[in-house]
Amino acid sequence: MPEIIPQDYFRHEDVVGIARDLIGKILVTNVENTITSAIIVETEAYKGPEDKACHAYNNRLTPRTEVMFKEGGIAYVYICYGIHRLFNVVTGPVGVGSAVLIRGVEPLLGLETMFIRRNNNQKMHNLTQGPGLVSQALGITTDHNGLPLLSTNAIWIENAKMVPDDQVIASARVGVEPSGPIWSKMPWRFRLKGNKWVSPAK
DNA sequence: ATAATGATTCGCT
DNA sequence: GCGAATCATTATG
Repeated sequence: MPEIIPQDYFRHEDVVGIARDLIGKILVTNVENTITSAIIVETEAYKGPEDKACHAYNNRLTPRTEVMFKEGGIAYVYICYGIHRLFNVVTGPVGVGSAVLIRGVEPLLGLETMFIRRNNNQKMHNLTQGPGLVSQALGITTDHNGLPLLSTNAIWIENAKMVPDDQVIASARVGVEPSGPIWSKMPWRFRLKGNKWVSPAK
Protein backbone atom coordinates (compact mmCIF):
# COMPACT_ATOMS: atom_id res chain seq x y z
CA MET A 1 0.00 0.00 0.00
CA PRO A 2 1.33 3.44 -0.90
CA GLU A 3 1.83 5.82 1.95
CA ILE A 4 -0.21 9.04 2.02
CA ILE A 5 1.84 12.14 2.73
CA PRO A 6 0.55 13.41 6.11
CA GLN A 7 -0.79 16.95 6.30
CA ASP A 8 1.87 17.78 8.89
CA TYR A 9 4.47 17.49 6.18
CA PHE A 10 3.13 20.66 4.52
CA ARG A 11 3.13 22.79 7.65
CA HIS A 12 6.70 24.00 7.75
CA GLU A 13 7.74 27.38 6.33
CA ASP A 14 10.05 26.21 3.54
CA VAL A 15 7.60 26.27 0.63
CA VAL A 16 10.44 26.16 -1.89
CA GLY A 17 11.76 22.97 -0.30
CA ILE A 18 8.29 21.44 -0.40
CA ALA A 19 7.91 22.34 -4.08
CA ARG A 20 11.23 20.61 -4.76
CA ASP A 21 10.30 17.52 -2.75
CA LEU A 22 6.91 17.12 -4.42
CA ILE A 23 8.64 16.28 -7.71
CA GLY A 24 8.15 12.53 -8.22
CA LYS A 25 5.30 12.22 -5.69
CA ILE A 26 1.88 10.89 -6.73
CA LEU A 27 -1.19 13.11 -6.96
CA VAL A 28 -4.40 11.09 -6.61
CA THR A 29 -8.04 12.10 -7.02
CA ASN A 30 -11.24 10.17 -6.40
CA VAL A 31 -13.97 11.98 -8.29
CA GLU A 32 -17.36 10.36 -8.84
CA ASN A 33 -15.96 7.07 -7.56
CA THR A 34 -13.21 7.01 -10.12
CA ILE A 35 -9.55 7.01 -9.16
CA THR A 36 -7.07 8.89 -11.29
CA SER A 37 -3.45 9.40 -10.36
CA ALA A 38 -0.32 10.94 -11.81
CA ILE A 39 3.33 11.58 -11.00
CA ILE A 40 4.08 15.22 -10.20
CA VAL A 41 6.75 16.37 -12.66
CA GLU A 42 6.50 20.17 -12.45
CA THR A 43 5.79 22.54 -9.54
CA GLU A 44 6.19 26.19 -8.59
CA ALA A 45 6.54 27.72 -5.13
CA TYR A 46 4.62 30.85 -4.13
CA LYS A 47 5.91 32.32 -0.91
CA GLY A 48 3.61 34.77 0.84
CA PRO A 49 3.83 37.42 2.12
CA GLU A 50 7.12 38.60 0.60
CA ASP A 51 6.69 37.05 -2.87
CA LYS A 52 5.22 39.68 -5.15
CA ALA A 53 4.04 37.01 -7.60
CA CYS A 54 2.00 35.29 -4.88
CA HIS A 55 -1.71 35.96 -4.45
CA ALA A 56 -1.07 36.36 -0.72
CA TYR A 57 1.64 38.98 -1.29
CA ASN A 58 1.77 41.48 1.54
CA ASN A 59 -0.75 39.31 3.40
CA ARG A 60 -3.51 40.40 1.06
CA LEU A 61 -6.59 38.72 2.46
CA THR A 62 -9.63 38.38 0.18
CA PRO A 63 -12.37 35.77 -0.16
CA ARG A 64 -10.21 34.00 -2.73
CA THR A 65 -6.90 34.01 -0.86
CA GLU A 66 -8.48 33.06 2.45
CA VAL A 67 -7.62 29.35 2.17
CA MET A 68 -3.96 30.16 1.53
CA PHE A 69 -3.68 31.41 5.11
CA LYS A 70 -5.02 28.23 6.60
CA GLU A 71 -2.72 25.46 7.78
CA GLY A 72 -0.71 23.50 5.21
CA GLY A 73 -2.00 20.31 3.68
CA ILE A 74 -5.19 21.56 2.05
CA ALA A 75 -6.06 22.32 -1.56
CA TYR A 76 -6.20 25.82 -3.04
CA VAL A 77 -8.05 25.84 -6.37
CA TYR A 78 -8.78 29.02 -8.22
CA ILE A 79 -10.01 29.97 -11.68
CA CYS A 80 -7.58 31.65 -14.03
CA TYR A 81 -8.51 33.57 -17.18
CA GLY A 82 -12.11 32.60 -16.50
CA ILE A 83 -11.44 29.19 -17.99
CA HIS A 84 -8.86 27.12 -16.15
CA ARG A 85 -8.76 25.69 -12.66
CA LEU A 86 -5.31 25.81 -11.12
CA PHE A 87 -4.49 23.43 -8.28
CA ASN A 88 -2.15 24.34 -5.42
CA VAL A 89 -1.14 22.72 -2.16
CA VAL A 90 -1.33 25.17 0.73
CA THR A 91 1.83 25.10 2.88
CA GLY A 92 3.06 26.60 6.13
CA PRO A 93 1.46 27.08 9.53
CA VAL A 94 -1.80 28.98 10.02
CA GLY A 95 -1.46 32.62 8.97
CA VAL A 96 1.24 32.07 6.33
CA GLY A 97 -0.10 32.42 2.78
CA SER A 98 2.24 30.11 0.88
CA ALA A 99 1.37 27.43 -1.66
CA VAL A 100 2.81 25.13 -4.31
CA LEU A 101 1.27 25.19 -7.79
CA ILE A 102 1.18 21.83 -9.60
CA ARG A 103 2.05 22.65 -13.21
CA GLY A 104 2.56 19.25 -14.81
CA VAL A 105 1.98 15.56 -14.07
CA GLU A 106 2.64 12.24 -15.78
CA PRO A 107 -0.53 10.11 -16.03
CA LEU A 108 -0.45 6.87 -14.04
CA LEU A 109 -3.90 5.40 -13.26
CA GLY A 110 -7.27 6.08 -14.88
CA LEU A 111 -5.95 6.94 -18.33
CA GLU A 112 -9.34 6.27 -19.94
CA THR A 113 -11.10 8.67 -17.59
CA MET A 114 -8.49 11.32 -18.28
CA PHE A 115 -8.96 10.98 -22.02
CA ILE A 116 -12.71 11.40 -21.60
CA ARG A 117 -12.31 14.44 -19.35
CA ARG A 118 -9.91 15.90 -21.88
CA ASN A 119 -12.49 15.43 -24.63
CA ASN A 120 -10.93 12.27 -26.13
CA ASN A 121 -7.81 14.08 -27.10
CA GLN A 122 -5.62 11.28 -28.40
CA LYS A 123 -2.43 13.22 -28.05
CA MET A 124 -0.83 11.64 -25.02
CA HIS A 125 1.65 14.38 -24.29
CA ASN A 126 -1.13 16.99 -24.24
CA LEU A 127 -3.12 15.10 -21.63
CA THR A 128 -1.74 16.75 -18.51
CA GLN A 129 0.86 19.18 -19.83
CA GLY A 130 0.22 22.46 -18.01
CA PRO A 131 -1.57 23.52 -14.82
CA GLY A 132 -5.04 23.97 -16.36
CA LEU A 133 -4.89 20.58 -18.04
CA VAL A 134 -3.76 18.80 -14.89
CA SER A 135 -6.97 19.88 -13.16
CA GLN A 136 -9.07 18.94 -16.18
CA ALA A 137 -7.62 15.43 -16.48
CA LEU A 138 -7.79 14.70 -12.75
CA GLY A 139 -11.28 16.16 -12.38
CA ILE A 140 -10.21 18.90 -9.99
CA THR A 141 -12.76 21.72 -9.65
CA THR A 142 -13.35 24.62 -7.29
CA ASP A 143 -15.33 22.11 -5.20
CA HIS A 144 -11.92 20.90 -4.03
CA ASN A 145 -10.95 24.35 -2.75
CA GLY A 146 -10.12 24.16 0.95
CA LEU A 147 -10.32 20.35 1.13
CA PRO A 148 -7.71 18.64 3.33
CA LEU A 149 -5.47 16.29 1.34
CA LEU A 150 -6.66 13.02 2.88
CA SER A 151 -7.46 9.63 1.39
CA THR A 152 -10.92 9.96 2.92
CA ASN A 153 -11.48 13.01 0.75
CA ALA A 154 -11.47 13.41 -3.04
CA ILE A 155 -7.81 14.35 -3.31
CA TRP A 156 -4.48 13.48 -1.70
CA ILE A 157 -0.77 12.98 -2.40
CA GLU A 158 1.11 9.71 -1.99
CA ASN A 159 4.75 9.33 -1.10
CA ALA A 160 7.33 7.98 -3.51
CA LYS A 161 11.04 7.51 -3.72
CA MET A 162 12.97 10.76 -3.36
CA VAL A 163 14.13 12.08 -6.72
CA PRO A 164 17.89 12.85 -6.70
CA ASP A 165 19.01 16.45 -7.24
CA ASP A 166 20.62 15.73 -10.60
CA GLN A 167 17.18 14.79 -11.94
CA VAL A 168 15.55 18.07 -10.91
CA ILE A 169 15.81 21.32 -12.85
CA ALA A 170 15.20 24.59 -10.98
CA SER A 171 14.37 27.66 -13.08
CA ALA A 172 12.36 30.88 -13.15
CA ARG A 173 8.60 30.70 -12.79
CA VAL A 174 6.18 31.11 -15.67
CA GLY A 175 3.69 33.89 -16.37
CA VAL A 176 4.75 36.12 -13.49
CA GLU A 177 6.82 38.74 -15.33
CA PRO A 178 4.46 41.55 -14.24
CA SER A 179 5.61 41.06 -10.65
CA GLY A 180 8.99 42.50 -11.56
CA PRO A 181 12.54 41.30 -12.23
CA ILE A 182 13.35 40.13 -8.71
CA TRP A 183 10.42 37.84 -8.00
CA SER A 184 9.82 36.65 -11.54
CA LYS A 185 13.40 35.39 -11.70
CA MET A 186 13.45 33.41 -8.48
CA PRO A 187 14.34 29.79 -9.41
CA TRP A 188 11.21 28.40 -7.83
CA ARG A 189 9.94 26.33 -10.73
CA PHE A 190 10.96 22.69 -10.48
CA ARG A 191 10.86 20.12 -13.26
CA LEU A 192 11.73 16.45 -13.61
CA LYS A 193 14.59 16.34 -16.06
CA GLY A 194 13.73 15.05 -19.53
CA ASN A 195 10.08 14.44 -18.72
CA LYS A 196 7.63 14.93 -21.59
CA TRP A 197 4.75 16.08 -19.41
CA VAL A 198 6.29 19.33 -18.20
CA SER A 199 4.31 22.36 -19.29
CA PRO A 200 5.16 23.85 -22.70
CA ALA A 201 5.75 27.35 -21.37
CA LYS A 202 9.33 28.38 -21.99
C1' DA B 1 -22.43 48.88 -9.98
C1' DT B 2 -18.84 48.90 -13.18
C1' DA B 3 -14.31 48.09 -15.30
C1' DA B 4 -9.77 45.92 -15.58
C1' DT B 5 -7.14 41.86 -15.43
C1' DG B 6 -5.03 37.25 -15.20
C1' DA B 7 0.09 31.56 -11.72
C1' DT B 8 -3.54 29.71 -19.50
C1' DT B 9 -4.72 27.11 -23.59
C1' DC B 10 -5.95 26.55 -28.29
C1' DG B 11 -6.29 27.44 -33.09
C1' DC B 12 -4.68 29.82 -36.91
C1' DT B 13 -0.90 32.04 -39.71
C1' DG C 1 4.70 33.01 -33.08
C1' DC C 2 0.34 35.64 -32.15
C1' DG C 3 -4.15 36.73 -30.53
C1' DA C 4 -8.78 35.31 -28.97
C1' DA C 5 -11.54 33.10 -25.62
C1' DT C 6 -13.98 33.95 -21.22
C1' DC C 7 -15.42 35.04 -16.38
C1' DA C 8 -14.36 35.07 -11.33
C1' DT C 9 -12.02 38.13 -8.63
C1' DT C 10 -10.51 42.53 -7.40
C1' DA C 11 -10.29 47.45 -6.86
C1' DT C 12 -12.64 51.58 -7.33
C1' DG C 13 -16.59 54.94 -7.47
